[in-house]
Amino acid sequence: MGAGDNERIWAVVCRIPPGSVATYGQVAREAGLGRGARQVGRALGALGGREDVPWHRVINARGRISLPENSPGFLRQRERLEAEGVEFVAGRVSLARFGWRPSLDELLWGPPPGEDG
DNA sequence: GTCTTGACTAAGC
DNA sequence: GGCTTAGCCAAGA
Repeated sequence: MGAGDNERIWAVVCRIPPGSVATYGQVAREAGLGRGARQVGRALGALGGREDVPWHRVINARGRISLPENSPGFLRQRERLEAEGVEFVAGRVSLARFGWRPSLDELLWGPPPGEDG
């Protein structure tokens, strides 16, 4: 393991389409970490607030933002999500409506062309 | 090397 | 929907 895992996590987060959200566990599984849900959160924190990665599309399995309400990241994440069309109900997001569908995404956007091109 | 903490998750009440 | 317990992995002191 190493810093390379973080880049792998960010790569998965970048795969999350706008208007959708993914859970830490889902990102961890996509990144090949499996139970590394915690590592995902750590990787997002390692960003330091960069806009290079859409970290705001990552929430916990309860559909809630793990960040504290008084944290600037909380407001930023929620605001960015709403800007993409994600609706917040009682401070929660309906994963059934805005939950990321990697498989479904291929059906809607088509099959991935591959890393080579 | 061990103990504690943390942007987590699942199950039970 | 909210709280508690158990499991998991990684970083920091």
